Amino acid sequence: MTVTHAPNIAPVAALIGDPARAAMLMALMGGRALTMSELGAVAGLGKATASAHLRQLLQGGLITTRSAGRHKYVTLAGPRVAALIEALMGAAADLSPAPPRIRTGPRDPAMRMARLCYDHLAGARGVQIFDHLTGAGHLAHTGDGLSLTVTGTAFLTRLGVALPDPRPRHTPLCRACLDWSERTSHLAGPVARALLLALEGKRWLIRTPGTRALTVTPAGAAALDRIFPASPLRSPLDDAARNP
Amino acid sequence: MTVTHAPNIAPVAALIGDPARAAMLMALMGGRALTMSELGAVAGLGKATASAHLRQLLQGGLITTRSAGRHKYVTLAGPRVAALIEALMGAAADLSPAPPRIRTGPRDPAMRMARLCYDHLAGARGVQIFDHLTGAGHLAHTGDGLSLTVTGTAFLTRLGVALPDPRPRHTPLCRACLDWSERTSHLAGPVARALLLALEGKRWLIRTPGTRALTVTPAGAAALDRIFPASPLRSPLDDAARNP
DNA sequence: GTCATGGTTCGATGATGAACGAACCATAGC
DNA sequence: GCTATGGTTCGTTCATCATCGAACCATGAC
Repeated sequence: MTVTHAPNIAPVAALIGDPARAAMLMALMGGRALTMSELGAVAGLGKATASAHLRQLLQGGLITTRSAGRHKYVTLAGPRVAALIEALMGAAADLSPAPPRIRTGPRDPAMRMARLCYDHLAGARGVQIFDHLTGAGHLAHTGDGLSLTVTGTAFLTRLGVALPDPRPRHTPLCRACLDWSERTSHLAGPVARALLLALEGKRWLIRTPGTRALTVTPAGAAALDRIFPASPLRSPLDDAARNP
Repeated sequence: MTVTHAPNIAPVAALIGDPARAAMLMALMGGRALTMSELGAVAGLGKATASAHLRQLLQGGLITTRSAGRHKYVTLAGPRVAALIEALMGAAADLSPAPPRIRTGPRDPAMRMARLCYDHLAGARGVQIFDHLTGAGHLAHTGDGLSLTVTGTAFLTRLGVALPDPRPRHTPLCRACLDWSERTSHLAGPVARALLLALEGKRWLIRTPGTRALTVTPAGAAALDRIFPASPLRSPLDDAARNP
């Protein structure tokens, strides 16, 4: 019996399956556009090889490129690709047996706390925000994804977030992105991007050039805990689990 | 600069990147355990080759095997692997340009309507249920994933769902799984599995041997629409988008 | 104009790994 | 005991593809 028609996952997976290409994609998860030579450097390749890899990623639709002068800037093709990479990171973290047990310096906790996921906030802080928004009814599941409710729109506007134009779009304004370190969803999409920009503008989060990790300033930590407190709604099953 | 420590996604992706292995994994998405020869057949391989591929998948942690007599039964390693495959299907459906445009017979719509995703319900009906549960406050985001609320527990129990023991577990009872055809979340995890069994028990959904597609009986369609109506909560942004 | 630099293209080389046939092992049925 | 069948292991063959050096093109600086 032939298998019923379904998307061809093998080519995409194979594209990510090469260590060099995977390293490049991971580097692009920082959200910044990188030049071809920079990407070749992170993968430890010569120019020729890097160019070949990037051409494949481009043909596969995983990245986009923009030429500026004699430089060529590369970015991930979009949030959906970023979500896929995060999903893979989650699976890989589960499956690979021992290696992640090595202590990896003080930067790793920072990554778990707050980091860039392409163009939005991920990590414990990202999840905290997502949980608060849903718990407070600012975010609702609708037919085609997530959207802000009236109160959510007001809430974020009051916070100083420059919300994108809600006019009809092909891509939803809000999406859920699976957080690989926290194993839950955080907010993604244009709204999440705007939110991140606002938080950076207030100097609550600071981007560091070298890493995807974001540093949470003391003022930021206090503000986030005040503005996005843990949702009062807690599952009774969880409580039952604590005192059985 | 060396990349900050992060999970190694390349090996996992490479494992799925081979067409033969991808075909096997897709076949396993039906949730049933398949024998080695069956898997070899769906991929069109000889015994020797199939065996080699399965050994790799096993070492990679993507599948589990159980020996019964002279047969060896293969299943996906768990829900998290299934979620990864679904994520890949979603991305692949986006990226591959033309191919999915071919009309693919009457079974494809059925797949989009209701299908198995490893051990739970996916497709439009799965999303419908998920949306209703969240909209009605039966499902809440908590620190570590999703959980049933008090009303949710009562709701499902009243429906005849044999809910699993809520005692502390390493894996959450509810998870969100990204639906590749609907592009939104549907419910996954032990609770979703129990729910599917209940719906099958009522003969609202019927499993067909050859496919992952589930047939929704007329009685089932009526019952599902009555019990899991579309959430009354609809995003104001969506409304604004309709009459700008 | 010249020069340096970012990027692409072209072959050639080399290694990885997918595929198969054949021999082998183990279980089930007789 | 014998035989059929499901799976594994072993060598071999063959393609694919990552990698590199070198030549080449284009842009920017001078």
